[in-house]
Amino acid sequence: MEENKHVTIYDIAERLNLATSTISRALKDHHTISDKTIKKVKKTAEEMGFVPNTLAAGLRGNKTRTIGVLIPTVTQPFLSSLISGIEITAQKSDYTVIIMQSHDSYEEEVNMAKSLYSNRVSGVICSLAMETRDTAHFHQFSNNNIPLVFVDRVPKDYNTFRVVIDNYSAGYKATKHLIEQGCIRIAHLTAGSELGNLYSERKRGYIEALKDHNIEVEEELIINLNSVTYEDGVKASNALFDLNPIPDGLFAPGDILAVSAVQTAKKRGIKVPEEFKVIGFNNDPISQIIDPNLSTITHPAEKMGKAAAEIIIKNLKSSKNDDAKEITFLNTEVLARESSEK
Amino acid sequence: MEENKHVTIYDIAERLNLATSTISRALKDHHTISDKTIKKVKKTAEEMGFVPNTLAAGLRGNKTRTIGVLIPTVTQPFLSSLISGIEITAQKSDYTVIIMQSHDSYEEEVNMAKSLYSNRVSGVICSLAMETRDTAHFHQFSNNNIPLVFVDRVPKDYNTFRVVIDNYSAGYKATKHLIEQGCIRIAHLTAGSELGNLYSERKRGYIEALKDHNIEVEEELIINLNSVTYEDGVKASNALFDLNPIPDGLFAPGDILAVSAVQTAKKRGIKVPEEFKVIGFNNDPISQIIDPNLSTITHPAEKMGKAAAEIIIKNLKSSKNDDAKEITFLNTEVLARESSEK
DNA sequence: ACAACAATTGCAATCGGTTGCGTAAAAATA
DNA sequence: TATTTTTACGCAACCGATTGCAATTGTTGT
Repeated sequence: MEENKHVTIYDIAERLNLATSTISRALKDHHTISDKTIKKVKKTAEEMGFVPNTLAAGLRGNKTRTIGVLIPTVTQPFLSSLISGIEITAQKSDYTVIIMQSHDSYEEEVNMAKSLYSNRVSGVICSLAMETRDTAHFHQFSNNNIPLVFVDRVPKDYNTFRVVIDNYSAGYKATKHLIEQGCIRIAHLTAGSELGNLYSERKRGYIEALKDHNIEVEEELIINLNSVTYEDGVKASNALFDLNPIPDGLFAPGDILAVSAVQTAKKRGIKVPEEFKVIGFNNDPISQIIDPNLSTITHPAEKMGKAAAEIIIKNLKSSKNDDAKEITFLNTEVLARESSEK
Repeated sequence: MEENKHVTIYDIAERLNLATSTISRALKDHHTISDKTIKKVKKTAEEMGFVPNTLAAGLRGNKTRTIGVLIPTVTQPFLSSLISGIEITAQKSDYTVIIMQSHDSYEEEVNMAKSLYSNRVSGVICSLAMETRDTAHFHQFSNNNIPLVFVDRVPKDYNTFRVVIDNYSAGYKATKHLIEQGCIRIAHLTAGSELGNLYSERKRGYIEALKDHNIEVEEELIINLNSVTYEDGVKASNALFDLNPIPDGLFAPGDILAVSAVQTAKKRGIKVPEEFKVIGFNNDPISQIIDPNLSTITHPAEKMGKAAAEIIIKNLKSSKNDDAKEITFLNTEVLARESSEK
């Protein structure tokens, strides 16, 4: 059994009769090292199969060129696209991305945050867990000048970078779209989470849109969900369809919910969009699979990821600690498809 | 601006008038340290906000309790479920998971592998990129006694652990199911990739099933795809529906392909399942969204992830270098739904 | 030929835990 | 009381790359 010990710069130094400092500098094209030596060192490193030990470099320099990503789960289309965007940008600047999932649990989020800090990540991008009520576990980053960017589900009162969409106006747009398609009794599903209150923002947009069009806000058409799942969506939809008369439209703040409504409607013989128009949120893949295709609100996941990563990297470069932590708003659009056709 | 420097064991040692070695041991409940001291150290560490520096520990001990996961992308449902499984198991044993995406590119896979090695991960779980033709970039793990587990898309000739399903028998089962549902002219989509030849295995199962049931294998019913995408699926489906007569069944080795076939069929007025039965593969979420619901083959993603992580952890514990690298086969099942009903 | 300066390379400390070995103090045994 | 054993803790080297500063060699000017 061949047991190649890791090759270090000491091994290279010994082989070439040079100091480790010279090896280290040569590998980074330091200007004080002659071209001849640089070439020789790189060639030998290659031959010997040298791979730098990130741990040693990180320990010494106290910077790891690693971006920690802390999100509820990777299994949601929005979040996996977010990761994709982060990775694309990170890779361009030679940063490594490490991903941790909180599974929407506060406790896990706290643990993972500690773990990221323990790994001395250079920056952190986070979308809060549903359960999260306080943000004390992020102070360790802020206090140590580690750039922190919240994305999508962001705390309201934390002075750091944020990359979001305008959930209020998105909710407004979605509702307005249904109104323009002829709906006059529009239902809405919503969910509670104190910190990253994006659902309440969407709801606020929904209500404003109704008011602006002189449509009465009916409390019985607004259903509060425990969780944004297919099952809860079905339950809520059935409650809506038990009403007499049923609503003629639905703004669901997530495509899964919208899909559950469409399928429940079909099951009960309610025609979408003729009798019941639906608009979802996120533009998940399923929105184009379901029949009828789902109208929805675009959610620029990849762009948000890229923006977040860029903020981190820019901040790391110009390490000036300017306390202007801007909020980046990205655009959303109504994607009108079959489920809301006149 | 509060600039809390990282708290180290030296800081704790100084405060308590103890040696760093004592602090280090106390924090790990070493038996040579008195309970009194342990309690005191832990309390002070907590108070001072001490978080261990993983880099330092990893550098010294040459082990990081980190599992590297190298997969094509996190955006595929199968792979994100795989990650989920890995994480659940890893977390139980207090391992950290770091995820890297190859985006099905050979070059990126090589780079990411190097990066994982550079980060001195304790073990590696990998599903090969489509492009990958050789596996030399994994030698660095094998040669240094870092446990390596391939999952799903695995190389055939590499002596290491593998966690897979029996693609041959899955293909056989899928095809047999269609035959039992009355199909006699079953089409098949397939794709090439030399190393992780799971499509060719599924195709082999398809062919064997046909033969066993005395059905002629017609080359024109087998379409070779460049990529397993919705677009290519549509193209292939159209080619099949241009045939006269059209096939009466399709075994698609992926749910996206199956969905594209179903939707293309609907567009052309071909009734599913009456005129054309379909079975997919993977049991992706979309398989339950599409109408008619898709029959499919289960692919135990989460279980595979758990199994892979367990192998890594077990191997790390009993660091005995037994060269018996077993292959773990997990079960698949036919999930009969509407798209293949009689 | 010699000072002045530039171009290269080496020395050694450093980052923060970990661990083998040594030692002092306390407890047990003779 | 003297001696062995146990308990509890300290000393210092170590992991591998980085970097300020010193030292060496080479080049240019006069």
